[in-house]
Amino acid sequence: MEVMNNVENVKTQMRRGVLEYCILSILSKKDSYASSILSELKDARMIVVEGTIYPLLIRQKNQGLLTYRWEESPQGPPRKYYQITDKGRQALAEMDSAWQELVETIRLLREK
Amino acid sequence: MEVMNNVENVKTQMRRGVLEYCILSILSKKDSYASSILSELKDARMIVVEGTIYPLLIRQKNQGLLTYRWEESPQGPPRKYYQITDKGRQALAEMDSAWQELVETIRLLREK
DNA sequence: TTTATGTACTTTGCGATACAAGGTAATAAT
DNA sequence: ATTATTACCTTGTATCGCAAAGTACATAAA
Repeated sequence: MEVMNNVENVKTQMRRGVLEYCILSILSKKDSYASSILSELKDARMIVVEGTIYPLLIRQKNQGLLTYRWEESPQGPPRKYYQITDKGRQALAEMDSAWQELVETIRLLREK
Repeated sequence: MEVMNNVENVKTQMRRGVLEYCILSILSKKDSYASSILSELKDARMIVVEGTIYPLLIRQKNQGLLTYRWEESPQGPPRKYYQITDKGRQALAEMDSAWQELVETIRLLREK
């Protein structure tokens, strides 16, 4: 214990809470595959690693929020392209509400 | 499995990420004890339960973010009043930044 | 006095999940 | 053949929220 700095830990947990939300958001714009989603999240400073994202995509697929298809890659092994489903879009809409509610809650807690 | 609805699960995880932040925020305004903090969070629609908050307060105390003292209650058993430390206030400031950064990240991810 | 009620703190067991680390496999370049 | 790159997957570990049950104190009711 005490290996991880507390604030880093809290940051990790904050990210954790919105990871599924972010992935659905990315896939709502265009189909994509794990490595690409990973890069996009890294660019947005949402630090995630492979061991996190692969199981997460599989879970979301199992929940019916996503489907996938294999596609040849211009170079390298084939890619597993994920596509958001109607159920996924519905879930995304609910997450939008949940997120906004949380942001508002924190705003109130922090200001007064 | 499949006991919990997915969106509920995501809400839970979103809350999880900010719980420590909320508690430090509440204690930054005035000293308080677990049951009272619990009510305050419930009023703010941050659903938390005893089994979550007690260990969390103990963890924060062990990290030096809080101290505590016992105080008699007007009625009922004595209360364990927690007080935020300088280190706690510093952590809170860092969490403010982390939170705002996250809010901005999500805003960008969701809009474009 | 005994019992019930309300308040408050604590602990145990379980399930979920992020991460580190390592593994598998396909393609292209050397 | 070997190496590098890209891509996907799995295992072990630690953390942590929650449900549930337990302990303890004070006061009110039976």
